[in-house]
Amino acid sequence: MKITIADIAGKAKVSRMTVSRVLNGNGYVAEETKEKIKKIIDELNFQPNLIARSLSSQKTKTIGVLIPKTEKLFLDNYMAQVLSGISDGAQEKDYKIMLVPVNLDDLSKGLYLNFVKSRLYDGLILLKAKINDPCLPELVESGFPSIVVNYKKHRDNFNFVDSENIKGTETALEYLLKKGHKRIAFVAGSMDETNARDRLKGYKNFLKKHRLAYNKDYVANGEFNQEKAYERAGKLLELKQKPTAIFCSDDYMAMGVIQRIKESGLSVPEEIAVMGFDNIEIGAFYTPALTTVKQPMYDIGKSSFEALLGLINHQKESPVRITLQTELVIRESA
Amino acid sequence: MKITIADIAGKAKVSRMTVSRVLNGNGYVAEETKEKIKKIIDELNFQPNLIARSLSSQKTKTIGVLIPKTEKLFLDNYMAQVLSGISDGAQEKDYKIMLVPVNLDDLSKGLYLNFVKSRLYDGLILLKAKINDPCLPELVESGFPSIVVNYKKHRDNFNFVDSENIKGTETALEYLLKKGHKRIAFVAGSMDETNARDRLKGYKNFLKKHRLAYNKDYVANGEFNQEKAYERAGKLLELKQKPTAIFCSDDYMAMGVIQRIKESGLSVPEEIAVMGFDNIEIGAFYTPALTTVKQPMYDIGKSSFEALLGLINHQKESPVRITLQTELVIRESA
DNA sequence: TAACTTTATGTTACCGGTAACATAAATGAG
DNA sequence: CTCATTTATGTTACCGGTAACATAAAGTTA
Repeated sequence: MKITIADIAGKAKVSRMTVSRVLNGNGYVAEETKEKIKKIIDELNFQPNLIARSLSSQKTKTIGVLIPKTEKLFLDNYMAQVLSGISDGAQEKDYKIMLVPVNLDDLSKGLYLNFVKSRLYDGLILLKAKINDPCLPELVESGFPSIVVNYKKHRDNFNFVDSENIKGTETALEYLLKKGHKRIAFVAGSMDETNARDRLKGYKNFLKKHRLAYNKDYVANGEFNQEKAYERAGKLLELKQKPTAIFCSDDYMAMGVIQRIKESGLSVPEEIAVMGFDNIEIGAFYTPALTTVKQPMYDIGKSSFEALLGLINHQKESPVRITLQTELVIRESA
Repeated sequence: MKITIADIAGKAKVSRMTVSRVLNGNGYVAEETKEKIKKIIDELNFQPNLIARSLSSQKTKTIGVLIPKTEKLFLDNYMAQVLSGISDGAQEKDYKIMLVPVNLDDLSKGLYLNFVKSRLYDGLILLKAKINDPCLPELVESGFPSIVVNYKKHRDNFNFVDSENIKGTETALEYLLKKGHKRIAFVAGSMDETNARDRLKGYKNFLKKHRLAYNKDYVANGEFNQEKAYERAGKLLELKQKPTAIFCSDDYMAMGVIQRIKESGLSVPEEIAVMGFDNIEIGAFYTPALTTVKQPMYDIGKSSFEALLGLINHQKESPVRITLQTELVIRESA
């Protein structure tokens, strides 16, 4: 029932090695022999055992994608798009991807190295890594091919793919300024992610550049979380001097903020303009349609895979540092 | 650098087999020996090579999830929720999942069997399978553990997990009827998926049961696609006798339909009520919030994994046929 | 105390490929 | 024609585990 390379070799009266060469298309094989072997392979519907191949060749043609295990795993459109990019990139190069949910609560040291030692993966892509992730430095030091997505750290030899968070935020805020907004509030993301910090930095840069005062009441700390943003918006609306625009560190937050504003009877964008970041899919369908900063999430995913492949094949060297451009998407909410 | 079971065995002065027993927690090992070995494993940070283990044990502890390769891969909330369920189920039982995008255009016979022969997976879960998928029957015949999600076929030995599409649709339509709607249009999904057919069947059952006439103008054929539904809605609105309610075969379609109605200047639900199916996440945030039939997508995913595991462990027998309940979710759109 | 069962450990072979090296025939260069 | 090179194929060992069977000591039962 189970057909192996030995069966093919037997029928073709050659050694297993010759069959292996035909399968992999390398080494010398006479045209005639090759045809004969191929024909037998077809007849018997032979398919090589990839586990055996991996053990022998020490390559699995599989990459692991580490994802923090939260409830929203795939439900987060950012994640979904990045994953789509990774998946497409992988498929083009005949790589398989394995999703590895990681419980952030037990990031015991050595966890990522254990994934390396399992030998299941030729490389790792890390999504939503935290700034102080204790497992990250040792992974990087080990030299195992890895890419951190949406992460920026120029110290250390971190390989990352990120987008222009700072510049993107600045551009967005300047758009608001041009529309006449001077009282712009900022709803921040989780400060344990570099992109949240960078967006906040963009806000601060913007204020400085345009000589606007930093008003701490206008900065809502938060998480990348719609409900939290909804609450934060409530506080902003209680201020005597309400902001005329609210910039949110991601689109989900923008949706939460808009909902809160609507519920308080104010209109968006007439009374308060709202912007987000990411350009998630539903932003276009939301009411009002979100004005936002588009982050090329799909491309981020695809570039990540390609960079990783470069590292795996030794065509690229650490540190790989890729930054993709953002783009202003103007719709209704601001 | 690379530590193997032999290194551990050497240090502990036992055979490799004894170490293997400790690792797997089976067979007899003296407590004292076990402690000694565990200590050495910890000291050396040993992690077994799972590829080697798989080859030897003929089990990979990995399942393949076959997903039609469309642009919306992860962006579809239905998919996202089902995958979350599968992923959680798998993680609980220490199984890994591999996403296998399948190009529907080259479903050459034998494709799924090739996945089986690759020996990478202990079982397969198929998402969004088409009714006439040529690879499905041979997979089922092979006896390889597999589950088809949201698929219902009582002939053949298909193992499936589905929800009550017919009954769910009937219940939804009866709700509309109770609200006074008699002219109810139906926007159908793709007829090459069993659940789309079942929902249409639910519509027909409903009409028959309540002695309402089947009006073919009120049935829009379609696909599970927001844009297509938008177009279909346009046609329904052109009818002299407009429907007072539109039931859509999924929530994305409902969103498309609502958008079209809004654009024509009519209001939802006052002038036309709209219902969807699935209960995707954004339905609650949409304006108007969607009234819909909740399909337990997460649970469908989780049950699928659990059923598959049952087949893998020979605790369950084919055919596995699981049908989960739906639930009416009443919000604003109807 | 013999016979049986349980506990503890080891031996051997195998899972199904490929890397690395070996061999030999065919081809080409000088 | 000889020697080097290219082409074609084979041999051996190994990747790193586990299954299945073997062995022997310790505990138990009659």
